[in-house]
Amino acid sequence: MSRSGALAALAEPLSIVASALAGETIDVKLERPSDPDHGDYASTVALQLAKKLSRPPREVAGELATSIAGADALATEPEVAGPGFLNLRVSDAWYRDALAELLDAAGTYGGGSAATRERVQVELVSANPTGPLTVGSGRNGAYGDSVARLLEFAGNDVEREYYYNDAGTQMERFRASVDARRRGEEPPEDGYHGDYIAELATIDGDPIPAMLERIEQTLDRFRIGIDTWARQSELEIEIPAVIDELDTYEADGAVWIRSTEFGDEKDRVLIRSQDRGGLPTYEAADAVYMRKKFERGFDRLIYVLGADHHGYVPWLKALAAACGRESDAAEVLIYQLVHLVEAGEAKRVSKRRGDVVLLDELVDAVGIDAARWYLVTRGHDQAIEIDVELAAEKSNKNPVYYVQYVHARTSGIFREAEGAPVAPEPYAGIGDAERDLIKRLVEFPDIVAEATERRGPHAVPVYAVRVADDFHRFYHHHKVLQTHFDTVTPEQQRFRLALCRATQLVTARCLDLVGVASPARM
RNA sequence: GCGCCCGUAGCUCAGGGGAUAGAGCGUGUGCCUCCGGAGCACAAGGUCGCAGGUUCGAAUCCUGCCGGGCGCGCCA
Repeated sequence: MSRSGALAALAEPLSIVASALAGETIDVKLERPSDPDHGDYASTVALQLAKKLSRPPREVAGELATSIAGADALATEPEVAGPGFLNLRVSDAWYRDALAELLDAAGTYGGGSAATRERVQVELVSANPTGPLTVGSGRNGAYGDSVARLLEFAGNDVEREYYYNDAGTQMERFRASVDARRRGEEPPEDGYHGDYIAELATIDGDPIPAMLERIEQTLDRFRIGIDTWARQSELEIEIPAVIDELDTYEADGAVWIRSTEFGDEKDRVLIRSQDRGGLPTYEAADAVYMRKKFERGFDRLIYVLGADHHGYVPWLKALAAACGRESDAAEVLIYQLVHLVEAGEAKRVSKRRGDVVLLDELVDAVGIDAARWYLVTRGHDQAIEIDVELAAEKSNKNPVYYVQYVHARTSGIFREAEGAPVAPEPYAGIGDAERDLIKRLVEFPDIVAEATERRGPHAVPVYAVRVADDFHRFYHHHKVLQTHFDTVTPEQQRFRLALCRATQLVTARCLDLVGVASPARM
């Protein structure tokens, strides 16, 4: 949808001709061949069309080639290769236009890809305040916040919310554990035993607000800004009224919601039977909560949950349907769990026992930038094993610094350049490293659009590393600034400064999308 | 038993129908009279878990199996 103008300009004529041939709309995608002999860009559309048209693919490719031959953006005639690939070689004019487009868009380059601007709520972390945030919550936050940043960049109106339980069994156990400590006793067997319990025992009053304050500090430090906080106790008041409006029935003394009618895999209990206490379940609070979220005007509700909650997905989807919305209005993002290892051995963790690795400990060990990078760079459906000692040891080799270095280096060049002119006009005979860098940079809009659509922010740092590769190669091969012993022409300097500026813009945006700083110096 | 996720280089991971499967770390070899060497160039290293299927074309889609992670409470 929001393809970069430069790439779209190349692909569009092909799309038109291909669509005419096929009798249906075909959106031609261009790819970058790994072998430079295959041109700057290639399309496989002829191979795909050949069967439908019952014609040899090379013949179809030839027809497509003829139809776009002579375009300004092309340096040579399109070539038909292999079984029916169509290979394109782009002109200097194309590079100029591509670079100019990027520089003009500046900080908005690649943004605004949302087809319609939605009000989106991302509910993330939502760890109950019975202890400090763990690295598992850190993954939730790093993933959820990056998705939120992508959605914002695409043009949506995004709110981050943290939901917590401030009433219920776990909370009472937590309070009882702190109280026990205050009396100088050991917390109960089923209570909480971490060191932080002893710390909380030294302050008076309800320990939950103090715990929440600590959680918020950790999140701030981790560059996650929570817009709103939701408490379960506030929702519980409205449970009876909401239940009246839902499709429920009584069985075995409990009140059930007929969620299977809305696609759930089983009906769920909303009010426990008397012999189990007769109190509402967590699901009852969910029902109230989701209804209120929709009332607040959100078009889309995103839930970020660990893989241990994946059985919850059909429930939330069904609940959206029960609220009279599309089930897709509730979107559940599942990330695989973070496993802790210690000296190669899997470690059994329990929050209650207190033997966990805290997010603060990870950040202390490797720094914020490396921690966020590390937690977001692997795909969310990949389980992470983390050994904090090893992570600390390896942190100075984290690729995040390689990418940040690009930003620092370009910043340094502009400090040195002292306002020298910048222009996207290629000088005669530009180098391959310069062309490759531009080709890399113009991929950015497609990369972010796809990362946004797929809720896969890890594509952004992966791409940023490729940008860094291409930039460092360019930098190594070409001097940017004219100095007393370098022969850089004014045309070369202007153009290369434009490349530096474009690289700096794209790199800064990539880093920001994953919550990592863009340093001017390192 | 049923469901979701994963299996790609020694290690950690990208790759979601295209040409010769990539990166970082680790290993080996070169490069600082040079705008920042946190860099560059090069090398070694692969039955993409196994077996079928779909396709002109499969690491990628489908089926089965093997191995690993996580679920399947009137817990929260």
